[in-house]
Amino acid sequence: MTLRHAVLAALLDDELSGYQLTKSFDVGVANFWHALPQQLYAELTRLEKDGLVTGREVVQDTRPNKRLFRVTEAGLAALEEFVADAAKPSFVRDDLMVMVQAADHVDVDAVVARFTERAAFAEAKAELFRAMLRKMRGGREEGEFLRHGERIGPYLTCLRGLAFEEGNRDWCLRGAEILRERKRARV
Amino acid sequence: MTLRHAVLAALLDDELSGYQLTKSFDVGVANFWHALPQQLYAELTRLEKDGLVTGREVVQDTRPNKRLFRVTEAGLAALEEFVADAAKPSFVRDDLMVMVQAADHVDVDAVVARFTERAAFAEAKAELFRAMLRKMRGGREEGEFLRHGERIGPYLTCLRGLAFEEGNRDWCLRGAEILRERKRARV
DNA sequence: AGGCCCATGTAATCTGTTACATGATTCC
DNA sequence: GGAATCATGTAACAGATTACATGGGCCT
Repeated sequence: MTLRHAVLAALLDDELSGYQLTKSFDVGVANFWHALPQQLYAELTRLEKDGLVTGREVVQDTRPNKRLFRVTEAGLAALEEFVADAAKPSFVRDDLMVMVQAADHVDVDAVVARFTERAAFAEAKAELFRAMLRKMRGGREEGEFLRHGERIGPYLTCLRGLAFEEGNRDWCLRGAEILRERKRARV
Repeated sequence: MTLRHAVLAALLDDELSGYQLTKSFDVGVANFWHALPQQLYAELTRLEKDGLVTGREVVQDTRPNKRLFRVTEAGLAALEEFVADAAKPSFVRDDLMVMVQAADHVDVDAVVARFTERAAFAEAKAELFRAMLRKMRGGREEGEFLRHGERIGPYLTCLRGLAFEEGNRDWCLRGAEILRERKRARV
């Protein structure tokens, strides 16, 4: 039941369409939750039925019509209830972890290749987060923004995303280097 | 289809029973994949049916009998195929991220409480990882172990787990501090 | 002419979670 | 005496992924 709350949280700042939501919940961009378009459209329908969001039709001539959603009072109350209970323990689902766990029993070059791909992906996502953070800060210094910025929730989640991806990148580069060195030593 | 490979990877070093697997895939301990007992028992049945693992019955008098599983040649081949393809992008599922995203619109004290809980949990898990790493290293220095240790896959995944939890802890402590300070400033 | 973007879904399947069940032994 | 550990599952439900569907406008 977290997708509901993730959608509500995403709609706090702006009215968004289902399509716009699919963009920010996309794997390559998502900074606080990931979901597929089908999930989001279905969840919006449910949220509206339950009165936690309201949608309004926006007629467009050059583009297909769209529905913009915003959070209702009941929606805000649902978020309030959500933060009142302890968060479930987080966990990472990552194929790469499984591959690395098996690293000594499978083709080393393959694992190095996976490390290298992931390092690049992580750095790309990190750069994206850095840009998002710059944009949210505007001209301000980070300390200043954290103290007095009007909206820091998204900034904090973005900081965590950045640290996570930088951690990923460093781990991948180090892992690849270690495996390569061991291979050289063994030959 | 990653649970299969996670189970195979877990069985690379030792023969394990389903019950032992449930211990290492438990939320509080899992360092490279998480799964519930029911999933594991079901997966073991499927893996055995597909010939990727073999089980042997061990009769115990003081404890219920158990079945110990090990990876077959076909199982190893399945892992080899697995690492040959690009890993799916990783993502984190974390309720706390959703809560923090909404931080400016909900009760601040609740979010601070969630941060504090998580910081403690993260530090506990980090300490657990540190102990696992020490145990794997034996007496050796880390650099030495990484160069010449016989089995470094689990060490590398554990390093990632440690860095992740330390990152979590730091982020939570910082986030809690920021929210507290902002509250003080506003009053 | 072909492909991507906008915009919204349905249907089938796969994966994960919650609830329940059993029963002896060991620890406090 | 009660809780935790060992040891293995079944059944029902919730959540996520894959595949498919539609159709005009814009860009190259």
